Amino acid sequence: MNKTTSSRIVRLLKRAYPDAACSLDFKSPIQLAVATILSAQSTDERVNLTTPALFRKYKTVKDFARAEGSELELLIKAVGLYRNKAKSIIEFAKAIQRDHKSRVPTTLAELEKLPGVGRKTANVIQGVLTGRGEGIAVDTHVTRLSFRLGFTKNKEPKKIEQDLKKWIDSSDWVMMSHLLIRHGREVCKARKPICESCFLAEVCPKKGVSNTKRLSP
DNA sequence: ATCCCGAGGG
DNA sequence: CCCTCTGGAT
Repeated sequence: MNKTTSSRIVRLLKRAYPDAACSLDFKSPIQLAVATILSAQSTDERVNLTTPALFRKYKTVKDFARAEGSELELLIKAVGLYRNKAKSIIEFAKAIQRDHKSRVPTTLAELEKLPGVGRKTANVIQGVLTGRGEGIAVDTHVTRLSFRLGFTKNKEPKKIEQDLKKWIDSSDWVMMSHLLIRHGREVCKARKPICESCFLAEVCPKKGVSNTKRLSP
């Protein structure tokens, strides 16, 4: 990778997806946080089908903190990993109530300390809430595209994030995640990437490689 | 069978 | 490092 190529990739992605943004539905910080926790190993689409009923029943941090586990599990069952997620959400809300006056914190360090919140989730919440990311959220799409486009040769999310930061302007960190995720869902898919109609093909080292097993890290 | 905006525990 | 948790779509 080099600065010229990375700038070009960012420019092309922005041109293709000028409206790229977090695709989770939310109206408050706690809703964003809960939706992001639910999105683990699930699709944003499925999360968005699940959250309306959930947010109708639980509105505030305190509502989630005093939620009944079994009741919460039932409401989020369709997103998968529901027992872990229900427990995470309740413990997450309790910690915010205890340590942050029932307000979702907006720094990466504070978010990462909360139960159920790892590096990726913390980056999403921090970036979307503030508009300026302290880091870059590395999910399965960002991992795959970073590898295919030549931003990284590492497979550890932490190292991938560092590699991306080297080439992307910090003002683009939040946008970059959304751009890569969007492109990953629509074109550079895990199984059958549509290289024939990809506007990044000219700068992509992996273009046209049909064996998708070798494309994924 | 594989994948989806992962985290926690061993 | 590895494993488990989980359901729905493809």
